[in-house]
Amino acid sequence: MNVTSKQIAELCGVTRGTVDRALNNRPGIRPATRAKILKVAEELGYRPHFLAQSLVKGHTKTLGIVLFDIQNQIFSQLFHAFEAEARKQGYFVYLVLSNRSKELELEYINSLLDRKVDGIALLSINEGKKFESALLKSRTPIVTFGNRISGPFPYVWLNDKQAISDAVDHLAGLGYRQLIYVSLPLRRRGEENIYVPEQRYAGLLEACGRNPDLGFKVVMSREYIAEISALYEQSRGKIAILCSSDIYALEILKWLKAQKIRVPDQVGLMGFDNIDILNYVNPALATVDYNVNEIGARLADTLIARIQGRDVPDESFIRHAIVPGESL
Amino acid sequence: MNVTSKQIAELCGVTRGTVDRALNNRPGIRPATRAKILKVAEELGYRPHFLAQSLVKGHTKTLGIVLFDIQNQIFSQLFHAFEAEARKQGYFVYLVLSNRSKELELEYINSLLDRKVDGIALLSINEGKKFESALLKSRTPIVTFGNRISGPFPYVWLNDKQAISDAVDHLAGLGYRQLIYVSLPLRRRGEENIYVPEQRYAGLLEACGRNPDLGFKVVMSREYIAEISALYEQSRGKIAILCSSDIYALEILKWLKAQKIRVPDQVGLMGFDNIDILNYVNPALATVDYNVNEIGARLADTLIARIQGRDVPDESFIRHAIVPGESL
DNA sequence: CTGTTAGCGCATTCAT
DNA sequence: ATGAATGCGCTAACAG
Repeated sequence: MNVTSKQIAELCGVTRGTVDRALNNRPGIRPATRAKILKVAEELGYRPHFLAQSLVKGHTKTLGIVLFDIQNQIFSQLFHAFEAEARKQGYFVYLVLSNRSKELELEYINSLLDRKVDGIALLSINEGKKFESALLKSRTPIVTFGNRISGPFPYVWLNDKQAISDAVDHLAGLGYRQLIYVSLPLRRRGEENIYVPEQRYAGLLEACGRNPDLGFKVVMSREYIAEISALYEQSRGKIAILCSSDIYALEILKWLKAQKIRVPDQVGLMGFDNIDILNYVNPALATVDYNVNEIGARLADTLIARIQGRDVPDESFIRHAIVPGESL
Repeated sequence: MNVTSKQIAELCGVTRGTVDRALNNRPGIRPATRAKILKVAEELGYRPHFLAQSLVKGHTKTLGIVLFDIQNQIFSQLFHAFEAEARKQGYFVYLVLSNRSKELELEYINSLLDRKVDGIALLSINEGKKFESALLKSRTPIVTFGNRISGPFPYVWLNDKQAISDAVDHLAGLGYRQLIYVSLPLRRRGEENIYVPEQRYAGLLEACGRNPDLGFKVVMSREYIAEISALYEQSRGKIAILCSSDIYALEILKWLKAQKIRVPDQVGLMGFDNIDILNYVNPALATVDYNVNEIGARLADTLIARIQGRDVPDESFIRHAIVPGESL
């Protein structure tokens, strides 16, 4: 086993109380004895026992963050930023990945709670009253992002509704009169937390209401390529395809290329997220950009503020911007 | 605070010893009392205090894994697989990212050690005797992957040397007579652990020795595009560019397209890793594939085996295979 | 079968 | 300025 404070005490001929005073430089100790103890501790490579220390102190200086996916570059980047900010403020981070499984997510949240993290940043698949009250019961500070839950949990993200709305306005301004909106299926409403796609959909409806000249169709099935294909066949005039994620846009672009349909000559294409991969794609994809690093950092900062009992805003939106690209 | 075993004891009119027997179903307890205690514990939503439990048991059922990057899809996938296997075997996982910083890596390893993880999977930037002896001193089981360190630490990865060697043979077999090999700079040798690129380079040399008809140049500078451009200008005959990572190949492909140099008509291009992004790239990139999920799973399995005191092989190589693609 | 006791390593209050 | 004692929550060995 490792060297303990008790051993140091014996070696120095004092008691553990005195050793503790030296190690945590608290008052009530002669400089000479402190120096001696510190020296011995240094030589022995003493490190306080984290578990014992946390047990008595009641906190772990550790944050948990639950994501459902890290393959998506947006999330890995967000995690990076979150972690960097947390570390800057002296916190260690536990990352867990739910893989979009409600059961797994619950299991992981419990694991984090068991490990007595001081706070949790949560992108949840779960939702609903019982879920929220379970979170509340833990008495652990929680900040949400992405999917919102309706409890008194602070929220840090971008304004999705406004962002899609802006994208539609951009398309309309470019002269497009027909729009296909491609999104994650919303049919799991009630089964799974789909706050983000709902917000984006709401933004679409709002903007299309403002632009009556712009006809629109919505594609939300898993076979969206086939649906788009059908819509494209029966369409007259130039259409724009707006995707709620760059990932969809890339798949569609691949299909368009295979069909020898030219972008943007024959079809306009726009994504969302501005992920790094876009650097390797021709033509440059129009998309919606936002500073995901800022989201990550602010998320950590907000969570730590809550842990320390400071007041934080209920919601905090990061700015977004349209990236014109060459695909429109 | 949360409900403790002491409270359950009082509520049931027994002592903590008895409660412990019921909770951990140990022998020496009447079925009736056990049932009662279990019922009360259930009702109160009792969860054992992880820190206290670990403190006395001496283990945490937790693994640590240190990576330098998770943006790279290879690593995020590896992490996924590692985590899944660990969870299957009852272990929780702490992930830390060193960002290729030796200091950060050391700090994180110490954080993991402080938190008393039962074992660590390590992709290290650090190397050398003092580093290894520090790891050894911790007495915590460690398994390495990717960058190897020379101590008695088991290694799970693919055979990089053989893989590049096979790739070169493939190129030679296709009739190429000129090769440019693009790799991470090796000049940091001695400063940083660069085991993987060194192995791949060794494979290149070996295979080129076997194929004397194949002339080759090596590009390792950060401005590899400029260098390749120069080499391309002064070349006669068709050249193949072999990259030690798909990432480089994608950058080069982007540049080739911009220069209107046709692939594979004018230049052959080959990557390494077979990352998912390749699905979105034309022409389909030739590359070297290996099952990274298998590496992750075997890594976890090997680490857990070591923790449990079982014997594990010193090194364990995952199979690789050439993916022909359309870029050659 | 169940109660008692001790101890994991550390922090902290009260004596001295 | 230092020592002694108590407790965090749990496990385990020993009594009875």
